[in-house]
Amino acid sequence: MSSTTRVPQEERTRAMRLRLMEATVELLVEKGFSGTTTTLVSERAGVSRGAQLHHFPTKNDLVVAAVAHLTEIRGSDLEAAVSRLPDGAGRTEAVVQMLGDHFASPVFTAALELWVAARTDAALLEAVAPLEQRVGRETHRLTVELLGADESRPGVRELMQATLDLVRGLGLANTLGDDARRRRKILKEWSRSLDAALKEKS
Amino acid sequence: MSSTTRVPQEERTRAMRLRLMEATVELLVEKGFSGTTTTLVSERAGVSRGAQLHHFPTKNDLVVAAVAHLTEIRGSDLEAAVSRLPDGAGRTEAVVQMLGDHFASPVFTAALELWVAARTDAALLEAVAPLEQRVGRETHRLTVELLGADESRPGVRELMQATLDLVRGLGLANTLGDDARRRRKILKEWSRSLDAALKEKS
DNA sequence: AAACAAACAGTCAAGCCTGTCTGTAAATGG
DNA sequence: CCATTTACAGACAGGCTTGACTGTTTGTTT
Repeated sequence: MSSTTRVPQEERTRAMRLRLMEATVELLVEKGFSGTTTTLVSERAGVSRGAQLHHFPTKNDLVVAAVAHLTEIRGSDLEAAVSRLPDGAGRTEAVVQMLGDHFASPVFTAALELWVAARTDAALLEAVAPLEQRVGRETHRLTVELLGADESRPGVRELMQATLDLVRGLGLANTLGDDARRRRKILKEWSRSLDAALKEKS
Repeated sequence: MSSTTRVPQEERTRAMRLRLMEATVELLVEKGFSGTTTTLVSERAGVSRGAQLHHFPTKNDLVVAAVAHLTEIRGSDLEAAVSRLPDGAGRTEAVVQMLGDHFASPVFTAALELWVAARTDAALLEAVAPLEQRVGRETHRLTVELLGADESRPGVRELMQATLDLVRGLGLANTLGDDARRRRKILKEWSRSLDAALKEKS
């Protein structure tokens, strides 16, 4: 039946699904959402069209699964970066720069493609919105924690949001040829203002 | 020949091109870039496909023209908003909020669709990039002017860029269901920090 | 070992999009 | 008023994408 345990098949299934999702993410970054055709995905993944359709009946299924996969990558990426964060004086800037780097990664680019596509695709939006909301909240929580900010003080929450919206904006600019140096300098200056504002409010 | 003066034809041409470009912008907002098909544009504009192809041989021609048209709208939009700006105490916040509103308008949404599409479309990028660069510089210049900031002081330039990248980020969030209240509060708080930082540096 | 289910392979048709092409109407210039 | 150019109309073909469909292999269960 289907309720009993199975092993090797599940393994194969997982591997195949993973390959398909990774190929999807790659293509999202390289060719954009509409350029990510199911045919290209199966070719890139080295999977027959039949197998692909077996695991992901429609393109939306595939893309949504890829998004979910993406959010996992995002999570572990961030965790890894967090562990390398220094304490003390330069803490704020280190945190902000880390966020900046994160939102300048291919992961963000792929997610951006999805957001923009989802804006005008109801079915996709339905799948992406809750996911992205969760990730957004989690990122916010993490930022507050890393900065040791006290959101019960008025204005602090808005500064956290501003920081995240800023890195989002920088991430967007980054997809269109902006360089890392510019980002660094902007975030450095931002960190100073943020530090000053937080200190004043504490 | 063609160097002599003509009137009614030129007028008709201008009107037809305008209708096509406006329909294109509308569809960009409603259906996204790939959803903006040439067929839909001609239908929306009430123009035959033949006429459309006569004025804009390819989809890229059409879209690029629409972008150019868009930047003009952006320009006059901003000018109009600037004239309504107050002086004195709340100046900084008024300027920042104005920028925030501007980057939350449909105009930004349409431009976003183009940026994202251009990222993976070399031909489009070639046409869009210089245009957007110009507009970006102009917006930067305007912001500096409106805020009366002195960019010769270290860090001030970065604060200006940060402000613009922040509103870009907020604009992006806005396309995915973010509300205006959140934006207002965030920008209000940032205005304070910005004011403090600018004062400190003067 | 046999029956059954899942995984995989590849072809096919339907639909859509883009740009070309041929043809018609209107307007300008001599 | 006629010739030429520009504006406009609509059919058409080529290419591509998606998802359905049929058939084959591999694994699982009894």
